[in-house]
Amino acid sequence: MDKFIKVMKALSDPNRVRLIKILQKRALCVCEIQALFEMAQPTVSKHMKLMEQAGLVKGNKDGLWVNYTAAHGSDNPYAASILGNLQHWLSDDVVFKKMEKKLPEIKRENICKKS
Amino acid sequence: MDKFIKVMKALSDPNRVRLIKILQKRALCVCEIQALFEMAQPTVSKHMKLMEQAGLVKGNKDGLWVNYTAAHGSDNPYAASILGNLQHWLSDDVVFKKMEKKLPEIKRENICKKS
DNA sequence: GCAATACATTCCTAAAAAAGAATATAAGGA
DNA sequence: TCCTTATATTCTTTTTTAGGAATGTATTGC
Repeated sequence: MDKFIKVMKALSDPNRVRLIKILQKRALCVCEIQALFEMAQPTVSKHMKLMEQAGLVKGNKDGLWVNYTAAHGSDNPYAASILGNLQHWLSDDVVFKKMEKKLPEIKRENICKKS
Repeated sequence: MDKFIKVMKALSDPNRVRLIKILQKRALCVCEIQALFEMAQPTVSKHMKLMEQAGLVKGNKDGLWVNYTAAHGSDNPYAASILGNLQHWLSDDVVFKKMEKKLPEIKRENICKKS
């Protein structure tokens, strides 16, 4: 039950849902997410932690950066199922589509100093 | 997006999840739910309202009673999908199994005065 | 070792959610 | 009509969640 509830809580916020759908398209580091979603850095980090604990995303450390990607759900079957559905669900959400459009402009080199 | 979020929020509480699974077995009125879950009556009513608005349950008025049942999800596709999964998901949850066991004892005649 | 940088954590404040007592509503029976 | 009963709603308090400033940690380059 706990694993299921974790997934539901993680998906109770529109920004987190959109973030997952973006990460299903392309991996992003924290500062790229910060730029795309216009959120403070600690806010992003906390969202990521919550979603990682729910098995929805996975962070891969690469030097100073942490690249987050949508998880494949091997450690949480409920996350796995919903992640599959989210590949097609909500793709017509207006805010998501705007972000999707903006995504090509989001480049680490233009955001971080050390790149 | 709003419909999706409503479903996720409704399913962010273990008792509500268990309640849906119970209602997939058998329809219950508010006072029966109150007895099974040992919650105050207004608490039950509010849970039901929240879930009904998410398209997860449906209340059918019958005189003084309102019989709640799991919805078929025609007005919320996300609810429909998760309701399908919940038919087999979480069936081994200990608390749910206890309630399932207690379910035959839950009879309106033993709870309500006007029956 | 030291400075710079990307990210995480802590701490505090504001907003949202949850629970129940009290009250309101609606339906049935005398 | 009036009383009883099942459910809904309001109101208040407590708990949880969300956001960001400040701070801590870890890695890279000098």
